[in-house]
Amino acid sequence: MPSSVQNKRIRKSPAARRAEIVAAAAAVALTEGLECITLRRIAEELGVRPGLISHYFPAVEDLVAEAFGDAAGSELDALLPADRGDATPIQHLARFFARTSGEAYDDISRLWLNARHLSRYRPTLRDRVAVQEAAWRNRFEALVRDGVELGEFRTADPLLAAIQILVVLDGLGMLVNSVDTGDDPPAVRHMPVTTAERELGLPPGTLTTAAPSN
Amino acid sequence: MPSSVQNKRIRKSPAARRAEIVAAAAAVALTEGLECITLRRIAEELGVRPGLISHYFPAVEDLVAEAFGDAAGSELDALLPADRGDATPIQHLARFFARTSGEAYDDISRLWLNARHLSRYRPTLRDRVAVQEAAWRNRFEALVRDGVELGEFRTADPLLAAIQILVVLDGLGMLVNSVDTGDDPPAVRHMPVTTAERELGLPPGTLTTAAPSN
DNA sequence: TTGCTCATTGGTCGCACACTCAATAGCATC
DNA sequence: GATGCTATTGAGTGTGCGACCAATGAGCAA
Repeated sequence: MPSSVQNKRIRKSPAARRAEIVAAAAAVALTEGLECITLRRIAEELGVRPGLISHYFPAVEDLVAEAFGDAAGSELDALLPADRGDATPIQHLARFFARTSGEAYDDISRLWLNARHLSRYRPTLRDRVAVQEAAWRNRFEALVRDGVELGEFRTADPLLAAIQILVVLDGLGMLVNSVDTGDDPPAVRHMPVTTAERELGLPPGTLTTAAPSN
Repeated sequence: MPSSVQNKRIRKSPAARRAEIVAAAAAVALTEGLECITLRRIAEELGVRPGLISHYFPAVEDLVAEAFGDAAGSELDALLPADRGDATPIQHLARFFARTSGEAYDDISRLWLNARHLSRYRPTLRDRVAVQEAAWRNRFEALVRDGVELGEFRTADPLLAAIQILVVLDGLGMLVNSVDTGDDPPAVRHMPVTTAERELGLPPGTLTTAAPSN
């Protein structure tokens, strides 16, 4: 009787195998943390030998950076689609905050917290964090700019407004591993929304009541 | 000729040795990070054998938590002295922001970032972080409360205002390990001050121009 | 001076990690 | 069906970690 683990070799194209490895590493990064991305851990995840991971990523640090970039990039696309359909900027922003306020976003908060700390020791990851940070800020800025042009938002500096909102979001994200998660008063949990409404010249409540259709 | 390392035993009282160990660990935590607190590293720092550290801290995790508590507690005392002399709350707050805005505060930002991430895996540290977080919030709240009673500040909820300011400070602290540290626009770097002036009903500029005497 | 206590040492164990490389075998191609 | 390329394995190296413990000796008390 064959055991559940693969003892037969499965040979894949380098591109496919590499993508598979990055995907597995990204999943581990999201659920367990970037420091859990080890040769053994990822190899076990895919049913291959650790040496194979080394073959595709001679330095583990590169895989860690790649995994972070993959996870953060995917989340950004889900959060702020590059191609916004016909929904208004206000609706998109409301959707953004609905998602970032939910418990499902905790994994993303943990990932950013994780990556920002680990950047201290890993230059490759640090660079990748900078890339993703710029991507998030620019995507957010584009949304704000559209809103301004449509007359929905009012701000002199869309990028500055975007950064300020994201900084507040990061500040809350710092608390994600605390023992008393969720114990903070509602006013604290709503800080990102409050900040957005203030910086974008929106009446209070605009971003929490306007539920988008999609 | 005696080498520079101690080969002669020096026997100290448990209390003194323990304090020495915690101090060394706190120093390492501030300069290199909490994950650099290892038996070997701290022992070398003190010129003793690793076994001795184990003797005082059978589980390294306890030393890590203790080191964080020591470092964060000391910094809080320096930042917001429990016993404020005759300086006004505004002066103390201005001093607080002057210090937290300086580059010297980066190590503290790194420490909090480090601790908040590591809390994910280390329950003992998580508890200690919660204790320090409460201490920082309460100390800040006390300052705000005093300011309100003296008519300098205006807020309905001193603790809420304190938390909001600290959250923004944390948000900026997240960026401490970024490649482009300091590249952000002034308006971003001044977010904590701006937040404080807004939440405490102060005219803009109050906290950056009022230089305290001490 | 003697004896005792316990702070301190020195050595060891097991584990997990990244990284290396010659040998092997899947699979496309002819 | 044979051949060649290379993806994949298996086995190994060296490092650093926490934890453990019997032996030692510093310094105090009698």
